Amino acid sequence: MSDQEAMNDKHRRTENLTDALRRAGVRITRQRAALLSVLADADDHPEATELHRRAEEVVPGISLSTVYRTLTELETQGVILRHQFEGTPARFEHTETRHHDHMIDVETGEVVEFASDRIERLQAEIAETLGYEIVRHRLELYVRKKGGAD
Amino acid sequence: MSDQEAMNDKHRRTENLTDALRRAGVRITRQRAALLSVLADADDHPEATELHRRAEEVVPGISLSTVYRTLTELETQGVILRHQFEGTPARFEHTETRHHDHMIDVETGEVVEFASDRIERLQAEIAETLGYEIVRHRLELYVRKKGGAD
DNA sequence: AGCCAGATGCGAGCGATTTGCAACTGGGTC
DNA sequence: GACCCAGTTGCAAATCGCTCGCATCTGGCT
Repeated sequence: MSDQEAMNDKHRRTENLTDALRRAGVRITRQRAALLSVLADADDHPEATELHRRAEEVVPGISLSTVYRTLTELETQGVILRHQFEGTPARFEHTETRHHDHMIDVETGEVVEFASDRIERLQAEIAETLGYEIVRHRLELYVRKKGGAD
Repeated sequence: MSDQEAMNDKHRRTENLTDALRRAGVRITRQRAALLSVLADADDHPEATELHRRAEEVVPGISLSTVYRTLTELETQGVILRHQFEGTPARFEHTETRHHDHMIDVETGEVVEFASDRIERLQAEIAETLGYEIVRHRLELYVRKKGGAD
C-alpha cells in the first residue's frame, strides 16, 4: 500500500466514523472533526494537552476544556480509549487497533503495546472461578530495557 | 490460634516493624505509630482520608498532610503498597501478605485479592521476549458479580 | 536534662480535570 | 437558502487529591 493509498484509506475511515457518530446523535463541530483527525493520525499515546496542541494547528483557539469534553464523549462512544498510567496525565488512543495491553519503560516513559491471549484467558478463568465476569481490565508492565551495562 | 494469641502476634510484628524502621533512620512519632497500628489492623484497602479518620481516634488532631507524608515514607520503606485504581483516590495496604493482584467490583467498589503464578510467568516471558525486564506491574480486573437475574 | 535534625500542623499551592454560564453553531426543517 | 434551537464552545472559576513552605515542636542520641 502506497502512502497515497494509506492516506485515502484513513480519510475514508474517518468519514465513516463521523457519519456513525452523527447517527449516534453526536454533532460534528469543527473542533470535534479536528480532534478526530488528530487522533486518527496519532500512532503514539498522547495526553490531553498534547492533543490540544495538535488540534490547535487545525482549529486555532480551540479550548482545552473542549478537548477534555470531546475526549470524554469519544470515550463514551467507544471511539477512543483512555489510559491512566502511573504518575502521568491520562493518555489516549483510538480503537482502530486490536485489543492490547501496555508496557511502560520506566526510564523513558515510552509505551510499547503487547497482547497475550493466554493471559486474557487466565484472567477470565480466575474471575469465573471467583464468581465474577470481567467488565474490563488493566494490565501494565513497568519495565526497563535489558542487557547493556547498567 | 485464639483471638488473644492473634493480638499478641500482631503486637509483636508491629514492634519488630517499628524497630526496623528506627534502624532505617525513620523517627517513630506518635502519629506514625498510630498510622502503623491502623494499617496493621486494616484488612481492607482504605484510602488516605479513611486512614486519617481512623488515626484520629488514636491521635486526635493528626493532620491529613502528615498522613500523606507518612504513607509516602512507609511506601518508600516498603512497608505498605499504594494502589491507584480507576476513578478513586489511592488505596493502601500493608505488605505482610504475599504478592497478589486485585479484582474491583465495579458495582460495589469492593476489592478482592487474587494471585496467579501462571500469569506472572507469562508477563515475565513477554517482557523478556521484547528485551525488557519487569520492574513492577499492575493487573486489575474490573468485574461484576455473575449469575443472579440482571 | 539538653540538643537539633527531622517531623508536624496549618494554610497556601498545584496539576489534571470538570463545570457554570452566556454566546455561538450544526444540521434538521420549512 | 434562511431559520431555529438543542447541543457545543470558550472562558473563568471550581473541584479533587495531593504536595509544600514555614514556623513550631519533639524523638531519641549524648
